[in-house]
Amino acid sequence: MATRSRNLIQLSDGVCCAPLQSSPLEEDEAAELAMLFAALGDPVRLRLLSLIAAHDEVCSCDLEEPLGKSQPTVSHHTKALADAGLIIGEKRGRWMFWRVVPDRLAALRAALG
Amino acid sequence: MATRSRNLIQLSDGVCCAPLQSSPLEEDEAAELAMLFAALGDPVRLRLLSLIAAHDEVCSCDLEEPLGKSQPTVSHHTKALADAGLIIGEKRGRWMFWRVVPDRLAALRAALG
DNA sequence: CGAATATATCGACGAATGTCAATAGATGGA
DNA sequence: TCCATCTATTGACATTCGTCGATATATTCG
Repeated sequence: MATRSRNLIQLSDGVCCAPLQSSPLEEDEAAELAMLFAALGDPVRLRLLSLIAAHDEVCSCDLEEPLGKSQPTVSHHTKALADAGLIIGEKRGRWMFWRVVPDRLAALRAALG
Repeated sequence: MATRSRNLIQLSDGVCCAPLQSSPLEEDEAAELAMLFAALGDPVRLRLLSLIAAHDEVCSCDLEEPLGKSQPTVSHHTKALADAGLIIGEKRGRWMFWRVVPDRLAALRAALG
């Protein structure tokens, strides 16, 4: 019943996707969604995301130790999640503080049905 | 407020994960979840999944053409999704019919918050 | 049985990915 | 200004991944 033009899930740049069940994804919609799921498809990034989500705001400097990864690796993963729009960073002084973007997680949830 | 022992999301083999926001993921929980998200992190697999989800049941033979991929590639992706428990297959005669596993999608949705 | 068809597996290939050491860039304090 | 510190980038490496042709396996039909 839901047509392609109803219950659309808003993703970053451009309109994207009804829930998976309602109709087959177009190629560009699938590419957009896949990029987001791929960002969650790594255990280090998932733990990183949950560390940020558990608090309101987390500094990059407080992520290396709980993740057990080097500073460049942490930076690599925060960049990946930020590129996906799942977290957003704010630089204050020498420190980089990260927050989750709840709408983005909600959009993924919606895409799953 | 939610402790680790409440609102747990049941994944395949073993207990797994409260929602991302409630507490940082353990390594094994993150590995389990990441495997699932990685399965969704490919545009071909997402389109494949949405093709199956849009109908009740889809034969492998009806996937090659809409996906524009070779038969081995389609088989590769159905196997990946099946290994992740997101679809389940039933062989009838020469044909393999695939259905989505709604609980599995619901579990992922729950893990996102 | 033998031919035809649907699916799975194998092998190979290029591309993408996760990791870290080394280095560069930015910021604040002495 | 100079140094210490936090973050980002670069380069290199091994590993994984997506893809397809070729082949193997399974099943139905004559």
